[in-house]
Amino acid sequence: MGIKGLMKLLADNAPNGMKEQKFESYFGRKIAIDASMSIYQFLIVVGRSGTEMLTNEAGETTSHLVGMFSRTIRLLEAGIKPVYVFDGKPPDLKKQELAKRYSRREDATDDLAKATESGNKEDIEKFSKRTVKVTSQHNDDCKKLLRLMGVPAVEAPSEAEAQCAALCKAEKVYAVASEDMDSLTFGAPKFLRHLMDPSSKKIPVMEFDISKVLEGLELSMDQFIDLCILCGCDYCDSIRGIGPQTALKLVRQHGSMESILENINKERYQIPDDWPYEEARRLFKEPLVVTDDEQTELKWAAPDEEGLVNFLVKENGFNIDRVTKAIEKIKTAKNKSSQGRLESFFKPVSTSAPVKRKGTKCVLVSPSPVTKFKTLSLRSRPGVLGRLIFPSLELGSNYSVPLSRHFCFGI
DNA sequence: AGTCTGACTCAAGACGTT
DNA sequence: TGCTCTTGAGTCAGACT
DNA sequence: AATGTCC
Repeated sequence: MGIKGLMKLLADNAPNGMKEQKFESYFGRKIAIDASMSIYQFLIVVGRSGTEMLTNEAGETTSHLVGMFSRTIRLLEAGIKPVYVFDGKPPDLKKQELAKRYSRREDATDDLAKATESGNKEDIEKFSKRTVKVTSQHNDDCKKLLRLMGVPAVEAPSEAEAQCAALCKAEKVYAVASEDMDSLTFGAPKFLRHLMDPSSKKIPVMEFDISKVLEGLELSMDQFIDLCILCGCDYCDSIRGIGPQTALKLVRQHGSMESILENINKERYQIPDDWPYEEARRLFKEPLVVTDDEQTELKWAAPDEEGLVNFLVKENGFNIDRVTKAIEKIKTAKNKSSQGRLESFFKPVSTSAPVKRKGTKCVLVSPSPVTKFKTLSLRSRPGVLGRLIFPSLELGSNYSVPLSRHFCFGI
């Protein structure tokens, strides 16, 4: 469920923390993506009609493979280097929420059975969507596909969104792409929405910058986390009568959850018994993630052509011509990507300068320092010789060029 | 009158061809 | 041990200020 | 821009 109403709250109260961007402006960028959510969407929408899905000869669903294959190619062709992050075990606090989803799915399964019996086509269509579930088989299939395509995958120990944010904080990726607003609560420095929307929809990519969001809200990160808990998150109930607006007012007024709880009218607002807001806060602030370089080293390798043909064509019934054409796309995309990246060093402004928007703000008078170098990534990584840091003209961001063979920059 | 919550609903891909 | 794992957006009624 | 197909 993410954070209830956070999107609208930010649009109204921190508009400077978000800006529209063109899809093309992410050329050469590494982007972290929550794999489970992508798979779920593919299962719901790709080739599904009623209870029919795309399948291989054995009758196993292949919708997730079709979707992930074409989307990943689309990203690579745009010069984007995706890394998919898979879910681990959900935290205990999320179990109530998951139980709700489980029972909803059971209800939908019953409804679907009834609809099937009476032959109501519309109901079959509606309820079959709600019974969709991502299994470990789907996840394993996609991990295998990505490995064969030469695209990295990361196993999160717990929440994928938290791991995505950690990769971004560690500057292993430029941004996290998701439709889930939790990414911001987990502290992802840069967060993209609508990255995957087709250009035909005319929805621009929306880029959020967490530091500017906090500036706009006039809150610290800790206060922002308390705000999100009050709005309503997956980890604990919200307080009846408090929505986004009141939550923001309360946090601004009192400064912290403790102070709010001391000062609000307990008659008017009933605090649930055993309300685990402290643990929820801890899950957002210090989530279980992997940070060591062994497990988060990201490599984009050449595709395994023979492996792809075996897996997709022989095992899953894909059309061989499509697959071989797709492999060619991957290879040429990688060549373009490695060339274009260097050229783009000298004109990064053209794609990201905020030319649009009421021209009240000028980049040149930005209060924040333009050169914000971070050299943390230099320390003790085996096999890395060094790393050049180039400032870009963009605010607060930089490019980094690894000198190690360990990193394949889009060969 | 206007603000806000909360319960409810829906919708969710990508490509080539016409 | 069993079992698991995605969401926002819009609308509207009704309670509150 | 709508439409059918992908497996």
